[in-house]
Order: sequence, then structure tokens, then C-alpha cells
Amino acid sequence: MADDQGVSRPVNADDYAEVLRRMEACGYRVTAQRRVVIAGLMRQRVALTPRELHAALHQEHSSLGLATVYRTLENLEEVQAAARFEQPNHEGKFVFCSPRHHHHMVCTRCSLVEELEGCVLTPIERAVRQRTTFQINAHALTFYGFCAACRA
Amino acid sequence: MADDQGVSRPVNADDYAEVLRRMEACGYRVTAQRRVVIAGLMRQRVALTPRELHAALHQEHSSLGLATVYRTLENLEEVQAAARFEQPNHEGKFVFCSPRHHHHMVCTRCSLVEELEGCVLTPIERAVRQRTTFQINAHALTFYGFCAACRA
DNA sequence: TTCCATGCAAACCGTTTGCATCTGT
DNA sequence: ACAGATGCAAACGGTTTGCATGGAA
Repeated sequence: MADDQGVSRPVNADDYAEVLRRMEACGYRVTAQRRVVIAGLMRQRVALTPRELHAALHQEHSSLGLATVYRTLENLEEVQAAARFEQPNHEGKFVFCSPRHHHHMVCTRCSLVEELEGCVLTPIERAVRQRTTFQINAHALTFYGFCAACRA
Repeated sequence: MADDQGVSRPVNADDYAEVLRRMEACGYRVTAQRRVVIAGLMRQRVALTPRELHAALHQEHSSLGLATVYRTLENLEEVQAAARFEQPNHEGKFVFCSPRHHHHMVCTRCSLVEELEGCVLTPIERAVRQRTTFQINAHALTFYGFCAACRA
């Protein structure tokens, strides 16, 4: 049940190592707590609130503080290893992000998040650049809908 | 200065009427305060926090309450006449949205928002649908960068 | 040995809400 | 008239922060 394929997924060792590398590159120390939070987040298929993630990790790591979860998630966002989704009630939900550029599909019913590998926007962005006086530096693209399970 | 073209823009009468129509369609009454908030938001070229919008309107309408601004912005979001952008500090900024489907370009320096008319995503979404088991119901696409003025 | 990180709880602050009073329809 | 809207201020709740302690490099 802890490894129910429906809610948990294996941690990709390469991605995990890459996250630690980026954290160190930013001057952050690799602590036991950070490892726990990172691996915990990577195991999730659905976006979780900091409180939910903390609760999930609290069983195995009862001393882990909620503030540390918040602080680590903030660090992960900074190194682009996590993405935050805003819920209607203004609560934040986080998911792990692979090191490769991608976009997300979010299930509005169960919060399952699927990565859409590669950037479907590249050809479009070129066209957009010609239609505007903006200097485009970044973009955010997210699809919302129902995952396969929730369609039923 | 109140009509400095750099910060203010004229209110499009058709769009304004359309907003009122949608509000009524949702069962909302057309009150003096709502008219003030709607017109005030439409006049802005940049995204504003509820507090900023309230402050801007307070000169002419000193009795307008901040809570009313919040409530009206929420209504406008519901009828898709306003969009909320989340800032890094988790404060919300709002802009008026025209009735036509569009996407936004947001200046990360001055909060200027420009609408990108039409949906550049349509052809892409079709391709995406074939790559996923998700039932896509909506999408969010925003470009970030510097507006013409902030490029300098 | 030097900072940075952590845990705890208090502080913060944007947002929501209860309620008495207005007001659109 | 009556249901819904407003203003005010208090309450809420997610997030941040101060500080003493612990741990990575």
C-alpha cells in the first residue's frame, strides 16, 4: 500500500542526483531533512500541499518540521525542481519537476500531474515574438482536465 | 495625469456592457460599487493588487470598502472578466479580461499586461490530446518578459 | 570551527466572514 | 418588501520568521 502504484512512484536516481547537484550549486547544504523532502516529493504522482507532504513524511520522520518542508519546497522551486499550483482557495500544491523542460497536465479532480515532455510551444513562441513588442523571457503552459482514472 | 496614457486606458463600452450582462446572468445585481470596481479595473494597463485598486478608487469613492473590491474581483474572475496572477510573495494581482478568448503577456518588471488575441494553442492542443490519456478541459498560457518600456 | 539549517511557536498578512445596515429589482 | 450587497472589523489560515540549538563542510 505504501508502494501502491496508484499513488506512489519510484525515485529516479539520476533526477535525484541532479536536484542535489543544483541545490549545492546554489550554495545549499545537503541535509538529511532536505533529502527526505526531495525523495518524498519525487515519490508523489499528485500535487500535495506542504501540510500534506509533511503529514506523509511524518510517519517515518516524526521530527521533521513543517517549516522545513516549506523552506525546502521554496528551494526546489528556485532550482526548478518543483512547481507550485495555486488552488481556488489559494492554497499551494507542489509537484516534483524533472530537469528537462516540460509542461504539465493537471487533473482538476484528483491533482494527478503528468509531465508533457518537450516544449510544444517553441514554434508558436517564435510567431508570438513577431506580434509583440515584449521581450519574452519565459512562459507558463498548463493543461487542465481529468486524468484517465477520473474520466470514469 | 489621471488620464496619462502610460497608466490609464479608455473603457471600452461594449466590453463594459458585456461584463454587466454576464454578471446579471449569474444572478449578481448591478450596484454602484460594482460599476466603480469594474470600470476602475478596465482603466488599468497593469495588474493591481486588490489593495492597490482600492487605493486608486478611494480618491473618488471614499466609502468603497476593501472587502467589496475583493468580492467583486472574485465575481469578475468567475465570469472570466478578470484574471489573477500570483506574485512570488503570494499576493494576487488582477487585470481585466476582454470577453474574447486570449492569453496574456505579463511584464515581470512593471506588471503591464497585454492581451494576445486569439488562441495560438488550438493546433497544438489537438496534438497534445493524442499524446495523453487526459481529457483536457482547459489550458492556461502566459508569457513573461519585459514590455517595450522596461526593455530599455 | 564556522555558518547554514532545523524545529518550534509566534508573528505576519492577504483574504474571508459575521453582522447590522443599505439598496437593487 | 425581500433577497442580495456593502462596510467595518474581527477572524481565518497559509506562509514566514526569530531564536536557540544542531549539523554539514
